[in-house]
Amino acid sequence: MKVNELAKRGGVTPETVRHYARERLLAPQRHPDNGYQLFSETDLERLRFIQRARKLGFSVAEIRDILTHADQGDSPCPLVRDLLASRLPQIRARIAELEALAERMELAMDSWQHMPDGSPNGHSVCRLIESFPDATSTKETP
Amino acid sequence: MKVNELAKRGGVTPETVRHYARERLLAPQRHPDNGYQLFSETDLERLRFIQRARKLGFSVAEIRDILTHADQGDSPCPLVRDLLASRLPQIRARIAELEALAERMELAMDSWQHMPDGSPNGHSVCRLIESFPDATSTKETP
DNA sequence: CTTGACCTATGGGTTACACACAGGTTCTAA
DNA sequence: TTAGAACCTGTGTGTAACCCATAGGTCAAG
Repeated sequence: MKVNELAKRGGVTPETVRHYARERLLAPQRHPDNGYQLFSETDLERLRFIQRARKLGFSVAEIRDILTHADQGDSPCPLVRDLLASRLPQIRARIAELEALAERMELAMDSWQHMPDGSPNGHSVCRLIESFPDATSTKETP
Repeated sequence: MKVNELAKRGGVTPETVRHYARERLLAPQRHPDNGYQLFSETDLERLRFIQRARKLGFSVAEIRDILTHADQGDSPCPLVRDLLASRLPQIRARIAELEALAERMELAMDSWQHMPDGSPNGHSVCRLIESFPDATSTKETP
């Protein structure tokens, strides 16, 4: 099957399929006459695998590693587990960051209800943001 | 003051300062002899404003708009409020996404405790990921 | 006067694609 | 049979917010 068909069956755009092929996550055969990429059912399974892995938070580069391992007959499972174990805390941290952000935003919206807009002068660009807690000291716990 | 000093006082890297200057969030004077960028105390306040706005989730381009408004004497507050109001639901959605991702990851880690690694064959690249719910149908509710 | 710390501008890298382009191929309907 | 649609190819560009490397100019101190 060609790019478009694989894309439709896999639920992605043709561009995404081409991208994966360029990145060597998929290695389609080539039609000898016209150079078209020809994908097999196995490639479809592979694409679905990629989708699942992406949904689990793996990067394209990581998935390439996993697939390369598997293609060489090694079990990639330990690698997969390690990647997942190291990624999870990062996700948690990102969630905490975003929740703090959302909280700041809501706090801002609330407190700005009761403030005048205030045209800016040399010292106050926009009171709404200026009235906010200081942003310095962000990376104090490395 | 020069780039390094502003960066230190503002708690960012010199590269970040240069980046903001390139993006015209900061408009330092130039030393007539050597072309060095010369920042004032007002620029430091401006940098701190930028930091706070970044922490509130504004993009660099948005902050440029806000500052441009302010520089022209217009109150940017309505703009700020609009941006915030439209950004907040996006943040919430992103949080939900990441929480779902974390949940999938934990679910995977848990269920993989009881599974063999499984060397790959033609049909199973890595049982760990293959055993996972299907990834198709992601954008069904536009 | 030389070192070392600073400055400049420019260009490339990061992520996971999306999009545009120019040109070749295949399918379909008139 | 042929025109046009619909597909294919590779290549290059853009996205966000910086980080890093490079080559070369500037400056204060010893």
